Amino acid sequence: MGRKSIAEIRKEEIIEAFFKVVSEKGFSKATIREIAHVAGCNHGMLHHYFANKEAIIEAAVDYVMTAYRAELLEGLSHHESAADRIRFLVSWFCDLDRFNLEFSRAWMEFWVLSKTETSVAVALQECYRDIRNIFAEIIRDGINGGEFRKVDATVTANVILASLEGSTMLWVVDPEETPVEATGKQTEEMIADFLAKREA
Amino acid sequence: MGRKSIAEIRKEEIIEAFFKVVSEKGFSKATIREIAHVAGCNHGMLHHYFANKEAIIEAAVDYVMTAYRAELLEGLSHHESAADRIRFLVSWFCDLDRFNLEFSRAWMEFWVLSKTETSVAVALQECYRDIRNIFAEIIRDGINGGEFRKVDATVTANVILASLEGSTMLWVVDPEETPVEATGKQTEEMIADFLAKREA
Amino acid sequence: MGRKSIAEIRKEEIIEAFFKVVSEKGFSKATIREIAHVAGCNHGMLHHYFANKEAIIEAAVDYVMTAYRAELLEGLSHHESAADRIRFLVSWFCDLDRFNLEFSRAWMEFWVLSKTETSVAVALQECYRDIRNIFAEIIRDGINGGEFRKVDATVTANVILASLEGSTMLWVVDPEETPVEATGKQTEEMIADFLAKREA
Amino acid sequence: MGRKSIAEIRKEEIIEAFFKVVSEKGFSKATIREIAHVAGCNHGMLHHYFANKEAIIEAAVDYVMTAYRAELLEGLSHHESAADRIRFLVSWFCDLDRFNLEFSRAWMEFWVLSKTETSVAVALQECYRDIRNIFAEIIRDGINGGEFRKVDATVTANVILASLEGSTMLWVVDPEETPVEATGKQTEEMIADFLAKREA
DNA sequence: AATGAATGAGTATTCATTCAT
DNA sequence: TATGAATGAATACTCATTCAT
Repeated sequence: MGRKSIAEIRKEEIIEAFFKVVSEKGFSKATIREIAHVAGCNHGMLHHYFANKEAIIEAAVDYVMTAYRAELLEGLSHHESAADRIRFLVSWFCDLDRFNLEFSRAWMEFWVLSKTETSVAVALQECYRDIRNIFAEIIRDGINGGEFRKVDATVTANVILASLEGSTMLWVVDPEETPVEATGKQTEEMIADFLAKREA
Repeated sequence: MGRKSIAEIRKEEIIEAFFKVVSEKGFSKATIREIAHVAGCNHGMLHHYFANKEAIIEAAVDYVMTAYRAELLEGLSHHESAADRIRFLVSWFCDLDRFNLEFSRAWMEFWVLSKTETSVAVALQECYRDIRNIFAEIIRDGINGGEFRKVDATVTANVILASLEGSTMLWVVDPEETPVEATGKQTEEMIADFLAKREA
Repeated sequence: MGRKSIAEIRKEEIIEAFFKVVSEKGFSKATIREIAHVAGCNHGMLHHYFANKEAIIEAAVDYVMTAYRAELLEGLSHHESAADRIRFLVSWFCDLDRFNLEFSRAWMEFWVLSKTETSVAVALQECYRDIRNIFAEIIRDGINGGEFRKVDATVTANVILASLEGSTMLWVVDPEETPVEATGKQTEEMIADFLAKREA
Repeated sequence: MGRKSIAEIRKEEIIEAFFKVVSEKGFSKATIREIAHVAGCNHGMLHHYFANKEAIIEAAVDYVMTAYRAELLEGLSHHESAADRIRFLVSWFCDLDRFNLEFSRAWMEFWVLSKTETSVAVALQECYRDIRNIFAEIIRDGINGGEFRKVDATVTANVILASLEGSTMLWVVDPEETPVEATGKQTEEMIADFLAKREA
């Protein structure tokens, strides 16, 4: 049975509340009482389910990163060729709807949080390494399959990831000014160009 | 220009102390007392020069962004052709030494701070618009001068800025894992490729 | 006598757990949850058997003092002459093994507790009066039987009790520094001397 | 100049307030806010002068023990012969006025506190060792001077200390029931008897 | 009988800010 | 100017107690 216990439900509610507060008001405003309020429960409850604030942070970061990675892999599974997969990746990162705004805001908070919370730093680094590896593997596949020219897979993966994360971040800072669709398209084009085989 | 008043000197010292504390320990640790301590003065003094903490933040953000922009423009003034200028921009952003690590850390704190402090948000947006415009102007020059192919200058400026800011950020999050020099070179190459005129 | 009910058994388990926690970690650490954990039951159960924490304290203090008194009387029953009985008392108090360390620690906690919990204060006073009376009776017997010289029985009982309780306490505070066996022997000697008939 | 700074005055006030609260209501009631209230200042002030509660405890324990020792030594300086000095010690310990009741209550709290606060444990042990040594020295002087019979000075010091501390403690627990003057006199007599030279 | 979810009062500590000297 | 004493709001965390299941 997939029935969740009350404890599991509550924990998820709390994590989601934490995530919501962080993305809407920033981590500095994410007090235990505010999280509890948003989760619709008493602040004492939070300490019933999580030993301390750090534990909530860890659980939330874990929750988000797992979801992030899972969604990415799920999307990739629908694409075959290396070029298709790269194109999907770019469009996925650049598909910046309201949900992603919330998500990205919280993500940025985690960057900063990683300076003081080692567990966040570790999770973030692992997550990026993971994504980098996924990117690099696709690039290697593309090179081996003759779709891409011979580039350094790891470095190129990093360059692509940087472009995408940078796009997201600029958009978060100033959604109005950033022509998100055009930027996405052009980033896709730039990356495709860079990877494409060139005439001798 | 006249001599700086003592008050101005003190203000600058305080701003620099603020910046130092933020970059080293994060904004959450940047208490009035800590800033005063680093600035070598009494915490009561801070309120003599700045009405409240928010005023310090505003001044510091303003100070940093002005310096950032000035340094960028100064560097650009030594380069003539559009291609050279773009190349300089990329190398300038990717010249990630110890100073830049500190700088970038503080910069990331400002991103996050912009969620709660409107003044920071405004300053950050203005700063990015400014840089985007500088980039776009160079691109337009390059197009007009026949160095670059005809791309949308604004969008491309954004794409380039995103690549560069993304690189910096990934490096800050995990300096060890990010092959910073290789990434810089390849980013430069990718952007140059993208802007270069193509054979018909 | 009939069998003990389950409720009585549970109550005793809880009391013993309370006593154990107090002697090992101190009263300040004796939370309801900790007591329940040591007693091997749910903390909600404690409130099923005891109305509140105060009730547990009262019951525990009562339990301990009853046991203390019973053991003392049992030991005394094996001795006949007043001098023997006094000697037994001293050795009993000074037989400071590991169990007594635990016991004495908890006892000291009760002293302190008696300041805030009237019931503990009353129990402690009753207990000491009881012991004082036992001592005084023996002394009176000794005087009447010609074993001891004519001293004020009540005052002397108090002096002896003070010596013994003081010894215990010093030993609890600094077990390493207190030469417990020698101290016990010498205390015994001092008291015996004091009570002994003197040559005219 | 013996002028005390405001900081020193405040610190002393706080320590005295702490001591007062502990002796009147027990350590468990000695909250930062209560101490501040008794000291007549804001609770934030306490953290201005003492880093944390532990620091207050340490300072208070140190303060009390230093005063205790100083008063003891001062009193001893007015007495010459070993027998006189011992007599003074006993009378000093047994001079149980209102001040001593407060003092002794707090002292008992420290015993219990020493289980959880290492610094208190250390201070208490050092204090007792100190007093024991003072006692032992007097006894040794008495033996050498031919006033006392040859006893083990250390052990006897411990026995005497135990008698005195035990008397105090019983009096604290039940001031009404303990005939304090008579007990003191008899304790003095018992100890004098024990130390006195005996006829061969 | 037994569990653990839920509540709310209480505790140490931090920190921006004010103000007397 | 400059110092640091003083204030009070805010914050994470603890714990006895209640109550639904």
